[in-house]
Amino acid sequence: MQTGEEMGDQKIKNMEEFAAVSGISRPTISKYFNNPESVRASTRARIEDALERYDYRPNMFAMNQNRKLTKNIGIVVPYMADPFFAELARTIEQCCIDAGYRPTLFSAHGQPDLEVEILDNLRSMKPAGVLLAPLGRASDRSVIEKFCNDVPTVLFDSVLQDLGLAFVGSDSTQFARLIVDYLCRTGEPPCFFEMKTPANPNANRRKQGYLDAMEHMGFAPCIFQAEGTGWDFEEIGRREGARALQTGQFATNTILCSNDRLAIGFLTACYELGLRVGVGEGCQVRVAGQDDHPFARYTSPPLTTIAQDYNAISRSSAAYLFNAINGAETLYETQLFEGQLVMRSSA
Amino acid sequence: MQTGEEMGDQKIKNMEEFAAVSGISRPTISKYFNNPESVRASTRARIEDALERYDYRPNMFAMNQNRKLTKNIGIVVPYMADPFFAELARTIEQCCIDAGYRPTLFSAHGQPDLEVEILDNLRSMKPAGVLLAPLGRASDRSVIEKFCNDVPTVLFDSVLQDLGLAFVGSDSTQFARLIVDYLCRTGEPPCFFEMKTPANPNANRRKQGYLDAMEHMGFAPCIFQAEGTGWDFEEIGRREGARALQTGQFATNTILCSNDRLAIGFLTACYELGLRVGVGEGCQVRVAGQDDHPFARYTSPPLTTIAQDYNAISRSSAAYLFNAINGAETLYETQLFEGQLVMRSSA
DNA sequence: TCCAAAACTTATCGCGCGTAAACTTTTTGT
DNA sequence: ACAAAAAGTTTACGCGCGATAAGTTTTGGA
Repeated sequence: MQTGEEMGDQKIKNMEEFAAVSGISRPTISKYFNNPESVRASTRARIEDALERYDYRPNMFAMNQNRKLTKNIGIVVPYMADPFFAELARTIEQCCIDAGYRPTLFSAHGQPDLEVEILDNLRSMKPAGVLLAPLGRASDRSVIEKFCNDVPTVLFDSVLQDLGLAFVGSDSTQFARLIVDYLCRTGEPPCFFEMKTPANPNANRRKQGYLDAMEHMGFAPCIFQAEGTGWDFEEIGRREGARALQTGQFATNTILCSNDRLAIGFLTACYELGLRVGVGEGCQVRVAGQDDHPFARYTSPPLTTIAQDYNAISRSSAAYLFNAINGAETLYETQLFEGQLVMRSSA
Repeated sequence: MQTGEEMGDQKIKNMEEFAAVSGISRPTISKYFNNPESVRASTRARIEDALERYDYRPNMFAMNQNRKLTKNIGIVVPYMADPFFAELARTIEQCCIDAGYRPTLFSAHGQPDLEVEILDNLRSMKPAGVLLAPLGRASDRSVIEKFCNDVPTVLFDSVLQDLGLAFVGSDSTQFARLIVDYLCRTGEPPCFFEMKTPANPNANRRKQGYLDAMEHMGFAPCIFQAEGTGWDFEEIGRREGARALQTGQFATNTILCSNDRLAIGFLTACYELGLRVGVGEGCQVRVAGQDDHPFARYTSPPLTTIAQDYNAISRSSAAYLFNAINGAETLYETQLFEGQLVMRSSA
């Protein structure tokens, strides 16, 4: 006898039928699926009992059609092929599930028009809320602004000033101060390696943090700006890093990269030019990054960097959105988490 | 005058109203949205004209409720934080959009129970089809089998024998032959570094390919199996790589890793043990991987590997699914693409 | 024990669109 | 120019569930 899980094996096609076999009225069943806590414990038990015997699931489309507010939540990241965002998305996704929501993942793949299209599609999903890490400078601000007016949206990672309910990210200024301070204390003061036209607005704050920290330490800053656009940061770091090294653009032996992905490319450039990176004897260059990218631990040498607080950012932005959804009237808020120095052997 | 895009600015709330303002009957409008090609060109023009003036979008939920077949397509990968899968997913996503479908992305994040839940949720989405890269050994075969019986599903990357409409992946045996042949011709024959209990069934074929190739070349094989489970391959490669190196498990100076992520960790182990990797003078170890992981280009030294044909796998699996959806009665088919040797400086 | 509040039931409507049938108009090919 | 084919129109129904109102039962506190 392999004809199914249990006795009651006739297919339940709708809530009406499920109400019949479970001995509860349809409106109560409906209430249960909307929020299991909203029905009496004994009723809940009876429903869940029937649920095990008959495995019925309400029709998603019919369910959301008339609901003013769905349980859908959109998670949008600018570039999923960056494990940093994949990891962030994973954590947020889990937060949503734990809170009883249905998250859906989107990636703009670095393309502004795709970001616009995603928001467009998201609209028709009637989401209860959206957690959005925008592309940054490339984003179409007016589109996002309109979207934020229609849908409760919390921005994370990359800020678009005054858009959305809140912004949750890292304290880029503190990041730069922390790593600059460390580098200065342990060797030559760092030069700064960044993109000339960075995708992410955090980059500007990181540069400013670098400048401030250097001034505070009493050193002259030295910045090299890499040419190139797009999201292929490693390649830009490698190509432009090589160019900078070959043309002697760095005043000291220490290079602080604006982010880990640039640093990863920069390390490749160093290798290809035969420069030994690290702090041990025989090493010619020190390299540091920012973010604690998932792969930073596995470069050669492992990359010294400032760790973003993935968990805090994920949880905080999700929590903020849930609060707003549940009616908490809150003012626009910016929440920045501090980074932590991760000392490895590259600097 | 900043009150909107055009004259006709009253909000269109449903297809009825849009039919009115566009001067076309509702059933025809419905047909148009189902498939724009299905209406006369002149009618299409009138609809699209009205579409620009009034920006109406049909209600997604009402739309899919009664449709026998939606335009939804599910894309499921085992581990999104692996850029390899992120890249694969991105390409497939684009294929779906280009073909007029609505793809939705899911990641099992390495967790079998999540994979089951995803398939469960996917069901209620009434997808026209699903492109599934299963977890592999950790997958619940019976669950996936049931799912495949209900929903047109094409498996990719990781095969579950005879499940789904088709399997599209890489020719793991050819991969191993290619790289073993190269390594033998250019230096000492390779030892094989793999996981004892690999997540991905391709791993077994890669090992077999290694054994066959070694026998064919007339060399004695040497295999080290790393302990550890899960999807944190880099860490396993680093930890177990170090253990293997320290206890002298390798008969030659050349190590072929079962995949690039293991190799990336292995390179870190080599660095931490002070072993120089590469082919130049002074190098003590050669290391090679398989997959051409997006980061393989940026390790130090850059990793010699066998490149998977991302584009071919994506396009082919998507194309196969579309064919099946459109009614082509096809037999189960396995399509394997060959890899290409990517020579970099690690071996 | 009794009564009000809370929870459930019954009945009914509507959401926005897919779909089908029967009829009318436009487009083809010769 | 004419008939057949193709496309569009009218009308009508149903999908599965959310939501509400009015009536009935259960619960819990004094």
